[in-house]
Amino acid sequence: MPELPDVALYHRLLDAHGLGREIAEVRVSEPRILAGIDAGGLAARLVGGRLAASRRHGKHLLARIDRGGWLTVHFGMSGRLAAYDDPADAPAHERVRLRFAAGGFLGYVNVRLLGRVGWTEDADAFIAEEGLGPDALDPRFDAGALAAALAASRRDVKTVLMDQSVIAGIGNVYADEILFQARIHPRRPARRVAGGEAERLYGALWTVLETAIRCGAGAEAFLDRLPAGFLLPERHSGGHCPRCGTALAVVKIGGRTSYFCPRCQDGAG
DNA sequence: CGTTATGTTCGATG
DNA sequence: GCATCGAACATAAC
Repeated sequence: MPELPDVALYHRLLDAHGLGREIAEVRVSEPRILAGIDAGGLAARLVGGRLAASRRHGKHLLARIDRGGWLTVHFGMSGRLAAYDDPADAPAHERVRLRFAAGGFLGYVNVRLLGRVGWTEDADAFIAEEGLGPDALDPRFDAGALAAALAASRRDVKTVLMDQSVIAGIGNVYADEILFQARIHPRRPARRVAGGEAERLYGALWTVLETAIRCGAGAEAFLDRLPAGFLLPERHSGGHCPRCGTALAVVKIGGRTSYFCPRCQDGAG
C-alpha cells in the first residue's frame, strides 16, 4: 500500500531494524526489480557497509551507506519492507534481502514487479532526476505553494494532487481521502480551487497524511484505528459517505478509480 | 474467464 | 507545449 503514509512506516521499520548495522550479505532473487545496477554491483556497494542514515521523499525511500552512496527503494503498487530474524520467516515474493552481521534480515517484498531498487551516489540528485516535486509533508510546501500549483494547471484537482512532479507522495487512495475531507469534487478544475478552499485542501492534505501515519497506514486494523469520518473504510463499491450516508459515486479519473460523495463534495466551487 | 488493484512510463491523439 | 487516453509492465484475488 505504498503511498506516502505507507512509505513513512517502512522508513521507521528500516530505521528500527537496519540503522547503524553492518550488512553481511545481499541476495537478489529477482534481478528485474533492480534499476541501473546489477546484483553484483549492489552487493559490492552494500556488503561490509553500515546503514548510516535514511530519508523518505514522496513514495521513495533512501538509505545511506556509511562509506558513501544511497540505496534507493520504490514500492510500486504492491511493494513493502519486512523485518525478520529467522530466514524461515522470509515472506513470499521477497525480491531483495539484506542480512545483517549481527543477525536479522530486511526484505524488500513485491508481488508485482512495478517497484524498483537501485543505487545513487547523491540523494538530492536522484530526487531531481526522478523529477519529484516537494514532499507533501515538507513544511516548505505550504498552502501558498499548493494554491500556486493549482492555479497553474488546467487539469482536474485530483490529477494535480497525484502528480509527483508537483507534490511527491500522494496516490490514488489518499487523493480521494484528501478531497473528501476538503469536500471538493475530484473532477473540479484545479484552477477553480482557490482562496479559502485551497487553504482547506492544504489542511486536509496535512491532516489526512499525518493521521494515516499515526494510525499505522497499511498495518493490521488500520482502518479500524482511523477516526470516524474517514472515507477509506468505505472506499469500495457499495460504500457510503461517512458524513451523510449517500452512496459513494465511482468514476475514472486519469485511468484510476475515484470514489467520492456526490452530495458532500462540491463540483462547482 | 474477465475485472480490478495503493504506480509509473510511453506512444498516439486532440 | 499541454492534456488525455490506453497500453504496458507482472501477479494475485475476487
